Amino acid sequence: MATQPSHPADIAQLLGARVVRAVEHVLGEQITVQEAVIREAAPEHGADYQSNAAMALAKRFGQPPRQLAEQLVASLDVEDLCEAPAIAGPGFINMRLKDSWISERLGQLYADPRLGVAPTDSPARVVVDYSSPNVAKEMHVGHLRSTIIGDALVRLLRFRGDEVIAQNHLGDWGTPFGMLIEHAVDEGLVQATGDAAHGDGARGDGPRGDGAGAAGAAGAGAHAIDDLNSFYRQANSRFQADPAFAQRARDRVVALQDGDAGTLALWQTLVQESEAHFRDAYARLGVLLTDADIAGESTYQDQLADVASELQQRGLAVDSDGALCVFPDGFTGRDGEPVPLIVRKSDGAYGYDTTDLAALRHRTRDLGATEVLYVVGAPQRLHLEMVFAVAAEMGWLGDGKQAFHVAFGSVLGEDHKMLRTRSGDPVRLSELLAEAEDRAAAVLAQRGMEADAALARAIGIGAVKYADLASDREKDYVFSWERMLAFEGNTSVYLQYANARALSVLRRAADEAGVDTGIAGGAGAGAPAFDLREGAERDLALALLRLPAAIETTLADFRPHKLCTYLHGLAVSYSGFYEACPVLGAEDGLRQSRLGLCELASRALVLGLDQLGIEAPQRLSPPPARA
RNA sequence: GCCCCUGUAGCUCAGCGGAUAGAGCGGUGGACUUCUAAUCCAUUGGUCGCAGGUUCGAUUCCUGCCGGGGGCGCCA
Repeated sequence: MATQPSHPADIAQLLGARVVRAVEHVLGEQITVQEAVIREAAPEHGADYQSNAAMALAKRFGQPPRQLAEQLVASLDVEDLCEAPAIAGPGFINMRLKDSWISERLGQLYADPRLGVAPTDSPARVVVDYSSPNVAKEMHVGHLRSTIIGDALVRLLRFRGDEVIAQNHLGDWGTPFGMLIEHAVDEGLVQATGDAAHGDGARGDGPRGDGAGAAGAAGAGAHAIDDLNSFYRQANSRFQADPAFAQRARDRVVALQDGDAGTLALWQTLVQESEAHFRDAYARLGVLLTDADIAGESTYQDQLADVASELQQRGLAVDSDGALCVFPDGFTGRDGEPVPLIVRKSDGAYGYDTTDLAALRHRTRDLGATEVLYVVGAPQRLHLEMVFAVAAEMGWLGDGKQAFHVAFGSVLGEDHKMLRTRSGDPVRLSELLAEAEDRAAAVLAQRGMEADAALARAIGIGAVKYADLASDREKDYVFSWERMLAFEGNTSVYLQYANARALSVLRRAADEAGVDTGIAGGAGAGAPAFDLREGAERDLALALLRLPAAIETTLADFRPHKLCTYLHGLAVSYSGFYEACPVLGAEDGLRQSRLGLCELASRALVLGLDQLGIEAPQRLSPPPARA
């Protein structure tokens, strides 16, 4: 079936296969491509790739490594790809790709809308659980990372060819809704329909992000509450201070969980109000999530009892202090005691442990997911591992179905503490994004660009997203406007600028030559003969050929910063090329080649940024005055 | 107490078991008659927390300690 591979394999794979063959020839031993240890070489060694296989194999076969390296080189068939391989140091095999080969590959990329990134030949059905804000709370920085990282992963997975089911696991159920509903009723924001029942009880209330005292959001239709922060706080302080109110709130929780129609209607109002708020935030962020992706905690309510009984039937769930618990193996807590997942609390209510189990069961059993990604903060690691462990015992995972916690660290202020406002509240997402746009607009104005809201948005939102994606997700990251909006360094603005410069060259070329330059958008247009006479041209070309590998390693462990690092390197290569290689003034053939490089660089940057959910504006500066 | 994450240049961060550990910022010195100088070039700056171990080779893997963050039964 692979007669005409429209998407050539990764270079390292290609070279690895050759080394494997050489090893087989010399040692009569079948090694894997991994064991060929192909690495990108540092430029000062005069090589593009190196194989470090000889040292390890020498050990295994009791031969001097250099001697083995020489034998391997002697039977290494890479003439079509590389110059003659060289041996260095203890036995590194250095390989430098032939310019002619690079040029040829570049031609293939040029004709390929995917720039060499092959779609997977075994698409998976992947559920991605991300964003997951809380109903009746305004979104804040705590939700930023999950939303941004999750969105990037969804884009990357879809581009790779997987079937992605986004799941926005809203925190739309639980104890706080009693007080929120009662407060809304008292404020006349919603119309009380039904009386609350009595009793007490609690429900899971569960977001993914940290739920620490955020903004409240409620209000009915036209009476939308504008400051939902204080709404939530008011409700909460009344709950603390006013026993009568607290009792009504508790009753309301029971009514809610019992499915009281009037209470549900009030709850529904709160949910809808919040969803409108989320929609705004997602639109502003340019995130793919839609209402269709919403599957909040409430959607699993009617499955919880069934989950509990299924766990009991398997003998996993046992009574402990009146609560129904599962104690998965290998999890011990404070006093060496096993840590439970609480399936049903002693008061009979279900919490988020059960909700998460139900959600996971639904995802693999009903949605048919083979992979479930949880883009959830690192503090929930233990919880999720326990959920996964129980799910595995129940057969909801395993046998080709797996879950993965895409954990991420916190957003810190420049004081290295959790990012907060002066008053100690979490920073509201809406304010943060507004500031991003304002600062971007200021920067643009400084550069003589006319005020353009769309452009400011592309720059500002892009900067926020890129800053979040560019460092290893597992670590906390320090939020700094100054750094993220800088024009130098590993920032989105730098990448956007590199692209804008490339497009500017292409635009001029098109202007000068009418339309027959064969570039600028040229899907399907014939590739030029790439001329790599300058080192900067070769560097750029090589960087372009490495895009598929960058995307692959990014998805291997779901770390978008790897794609960022690659893109930054690509932009640096382009800048070097731009500096060293005049395009428009070059003689004909060379000019075509360089225009082709500009086009490929732009396409690669745009494609990469698009996978990250970041826009790539056509221009970032006013057209230069022309003499 | 136990578990997880983390500690790389003054600051913010990359670094896939391999060759003199890399960027950006900052400092210093250069480059705009020429395709966007929001750029580029040069230079300064690191006992990769500490101590052991495995290995031909360790910033990378293992163990212990130290520092920072987080988690550990009816909140989510």
